[in-house]
Amino acid sequence: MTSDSERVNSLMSMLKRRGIIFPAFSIHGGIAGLFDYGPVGGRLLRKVQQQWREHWLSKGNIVEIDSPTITPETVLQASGHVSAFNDHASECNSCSAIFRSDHLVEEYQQNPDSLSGTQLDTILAENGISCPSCNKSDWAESRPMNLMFGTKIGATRGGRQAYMRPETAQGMFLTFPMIQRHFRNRLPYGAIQIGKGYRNEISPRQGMIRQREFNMAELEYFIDPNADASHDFSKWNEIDFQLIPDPIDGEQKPINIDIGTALTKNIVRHPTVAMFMAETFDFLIKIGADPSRIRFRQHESDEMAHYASDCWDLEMHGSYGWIECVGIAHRGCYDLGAHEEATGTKELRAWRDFDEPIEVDKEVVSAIGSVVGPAFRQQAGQVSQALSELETIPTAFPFDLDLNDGNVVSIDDSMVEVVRIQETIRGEWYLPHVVEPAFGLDRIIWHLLDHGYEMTSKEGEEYLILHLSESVAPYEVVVLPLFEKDGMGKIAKELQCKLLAINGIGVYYDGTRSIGRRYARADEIGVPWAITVDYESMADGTVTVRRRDDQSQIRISTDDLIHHLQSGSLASVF
RNA sequence: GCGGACGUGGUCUAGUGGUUAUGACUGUAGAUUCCCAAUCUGCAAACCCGGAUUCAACUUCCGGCGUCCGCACCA
Repeated sequence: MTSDSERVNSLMSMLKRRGIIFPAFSIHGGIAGLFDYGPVGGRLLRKVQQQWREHWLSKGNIVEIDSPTITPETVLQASGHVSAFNDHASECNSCSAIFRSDHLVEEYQQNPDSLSGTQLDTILAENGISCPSCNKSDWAESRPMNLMFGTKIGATRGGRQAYMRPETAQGMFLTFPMIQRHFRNRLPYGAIQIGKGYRNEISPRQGMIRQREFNMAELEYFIDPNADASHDFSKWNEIDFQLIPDPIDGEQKPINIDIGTALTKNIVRHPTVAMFMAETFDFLIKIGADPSRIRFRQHESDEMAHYASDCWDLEMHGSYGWIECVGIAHRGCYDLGAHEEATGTKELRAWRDFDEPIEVDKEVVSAIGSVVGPAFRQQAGQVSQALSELETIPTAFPFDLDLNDGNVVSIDDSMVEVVRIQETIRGEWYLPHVVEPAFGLDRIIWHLLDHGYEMTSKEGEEYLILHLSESVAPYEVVVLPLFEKDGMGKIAKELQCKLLAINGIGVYYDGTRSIGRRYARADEIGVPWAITVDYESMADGTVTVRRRDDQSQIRISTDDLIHHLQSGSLASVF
């Protein structure tokens, strides 16, 4: 039995040795939290991205966009990231422990997030808050710790403050008007984006799990909160998901339950969230994750971002324990609302028709601009506003009108007229709600590697096999000449070219060293199929096909081989 | 960021104030009709970076960077 840390070390060595993943900039000393995907790993990443993309685009009402990673500060102020990612830290002068300042003062202060550094220091001092670690009360000046990478837009002095995006999601919110036009204003619809996100972690640990620059894939699915959101869950009736619900009272206990029932019992609180949990599960199975090592954990109320009404983490189990790999959050109308408020735009709303049009026939008081204007000058706007908000038509003049700013003005009958309004209101503009599944691709890839990595032995020697699903394996096929002579090498290379012509198939050629060694190399990077050209091939055009997972072999004609690779049915010949 | 351990070919490692710096695996050129890391003969490939001490530093000291563990931070 190998321990988790031995397993991690062995896997990491293999990943470096075989050009899958390695620490970036290593010849310059390396930078923690940054990684390269190598010649083999790059293909793996692309294939996972492509599977993810196709999984969602095949739903029919989801489109893909691509946004800049450099993001102006105002955007991230609106989204809340500037304050959320600008936490202050206080260091204890006595024992050097560091804590988040807002956590320290939260008993004494309502909204510690919004405080400045000096305000936090004052509260710490005035209340004599003591260090949780050593109990002394001797704090150094709090320091901001911004988890976003800052930059400036503009090559010369000045320039506009900007950050590398901490998530791709803002791109979907900001392009919402374009997405809405594309779908002819009919919700629900969604947009996906695959790209890099950046977080300037204080201390990245655990290899690929916490990086400073990482591959994200996010989906924003826009829905009408008033519309029926029910989904058909019958497809998942037979699958029990492992759920760890929010502990209303005390302990969090895992339960196994199918997703439809979980929704009926209100464990999962929204049908669209449930639907995305199930779809996310399907995606991970499709790319080869071990279903028994996937679970969903619901955020506790105090852990949940303030705008989210239900939030589930999908966790995958591996050598680092249970790790969050996907977050599925119901974000309400928080994001669109925040950008609307910051910019005043009206473009972030969707239209919904009422079931029954509302007939309006009423009398209202309306200011006569040519009189009110000269009479009240700069107050005129407020006067008009207050008049239009009157609930009853005044009968006697002059009367006193309360303005919103507290002032009172006198209105006489020359200033107003009573207008009869007759109109039909057919619907309204509203802020769509959004459900967001957010995937950390590097974490998922790590777990595919971890789940698929088999350390076994062959004739007393260690033998490594990477059981990757064919849907993500970096290379589908390797072509091997039994020997590189008597024309076998030439035939094998010709076969490689033929196979490469098949859409979506990656094929490499390996002609060095013994055949067993070449099988071993292919097993180690997870190539599902090894094709060997031997003497018989030269005589009758057949080749042997070896299956990675059980090392069994069959012989078929190259025409059959090509046919099966085209239709993805090679497994059926075994 | 704090404390501890560590840093030698692609990978894993041995070791020393003066060495031609171990060994294994991998890779590679060739031999062997060779289907599961066989064997044989060659070849290539390393002391994290900077400073100090010293006639001489891969080795000692200091600083940096990185890795791992614990705390904290983060998800």
